[in-house]
Amino acid sequence: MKTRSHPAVRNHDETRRQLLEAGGAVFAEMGFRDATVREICRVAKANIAAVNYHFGDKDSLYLEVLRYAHGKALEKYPPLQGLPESAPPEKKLRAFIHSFLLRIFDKGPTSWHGKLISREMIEPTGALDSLVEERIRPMSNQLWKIVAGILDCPLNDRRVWMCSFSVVSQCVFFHHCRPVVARLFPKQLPHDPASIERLAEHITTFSLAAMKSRPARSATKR
Amino acid sequence: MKTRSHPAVRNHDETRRQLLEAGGAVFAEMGFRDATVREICRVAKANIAAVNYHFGDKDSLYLEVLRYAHGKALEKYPPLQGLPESAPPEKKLRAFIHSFLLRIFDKGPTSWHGKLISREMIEPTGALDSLVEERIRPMSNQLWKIVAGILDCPLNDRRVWMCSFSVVSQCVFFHHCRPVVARLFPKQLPHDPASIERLAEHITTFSLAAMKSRPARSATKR
DNA sequence: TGACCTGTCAAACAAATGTTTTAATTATTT
DNA sequence: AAATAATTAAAACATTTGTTTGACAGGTCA
Repeated sequence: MKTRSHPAVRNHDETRRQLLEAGGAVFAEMGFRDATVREICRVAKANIAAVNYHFGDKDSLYLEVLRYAHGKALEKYPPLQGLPESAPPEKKLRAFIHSFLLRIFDKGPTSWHGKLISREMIEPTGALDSLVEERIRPMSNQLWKIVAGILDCPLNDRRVWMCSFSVVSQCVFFHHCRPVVARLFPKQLPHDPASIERLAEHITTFSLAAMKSRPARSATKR
Repeated sequence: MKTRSHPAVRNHDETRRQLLEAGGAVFAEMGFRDATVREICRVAKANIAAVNYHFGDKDSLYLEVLRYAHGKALEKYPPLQGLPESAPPEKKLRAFIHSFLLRIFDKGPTSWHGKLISREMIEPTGALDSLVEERIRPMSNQLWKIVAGILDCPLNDRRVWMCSFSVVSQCVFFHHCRPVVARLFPKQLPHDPASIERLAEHITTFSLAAMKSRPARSATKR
């Protein structure tokens, strides 16, 4: 089996990649503490010592998994996907909300990306800092512009911040409260594209109605 | 035997209470898995065997801590803030939202109530099942009635579920996203009663405006 | 008082788990 | 082809941690 490039290196990278995939799945499902390297290696079909050999220790593997997941999610859902600059802000808002939900409810190999970030919220590691600056702040700015366009007021108006938060909070709700919602109303959890779109439609109309009512300007600016 | 308020029994209850308090603090700070029985007993100034003696095992202690915390928080901030049953639903909604936020942002000995529940969302333990049924579902039903009153439609209308979720999602947002919000907009995090009340006012008016606009009835009922 | 219950304590136990070690296998180079 | 480096594999190691055990102290009640 003479491979033209570097078989040893190829195996090295392949095992590494499988450990990243398995780590993502197991960390997302079990949490950092409950995820065992034995389980990760079992899923990755690798030896128990593989994690330490390739990543040093469990913590380093976790950091690498976060970067890996972040990269894959960005690749699948680029931040500016399907948002034409010339579109009216109402349409942009609908697209923003819908794509947000699609990311959250995404099935498949990138589905653990959201769960990993959720865990970072509760127990922030150093990775959250760069994650906020690189991924979350750009999206936040994007939403601010849309909301300011709908409210027809300057970006630094307090209502922009307030209403943006109201929109985002509805989007991330199922992100964080899925276990509770699943127990309270099992049938209400969106599961297919149609129900996700219905949910996006509700959040959009709910938020648009609230913003169109032009709430009184708060006393203090930000 | 006939245990009234004799020293032995008093010690029993006292140790038990201290274990609950210590458990709340340690579980909230470290999470269920990372919190060790040894640490809890150290904080409670009790012996290592105390947890097993008084609660059976670590899981049972955790469940009791959750009940204890939620009970204390509800006792301190009742959902309707003493509003009479006859009050208009708009006033009830405002009280519901405000007390919800007060519970979340509460400082002091009951402050870990919020963190505990946040962790349950991300990393559900067996305790979540009973917590949902005993504590959360009643509050959910309460909100449903309020929302149904505002929408002026039957309880099983799909819009009741949808709008209730929109309200709750705004309330729990800072619960879960605090680390991100703290990095994105450090100055926007509510910190005193005045800013909490302003936030409650925004959520209330935002949601009322959305609901008063009477969104079109969805095709399917629940 | 003396049997008896209850709660506390220190020590030990047993299981899980991250990590290391050492040998075997595979690939690359000379 | 032989030597060397790289990767994998199996077992052992060391630590943590929930739990149990058995002794002991304090109080109760016959």
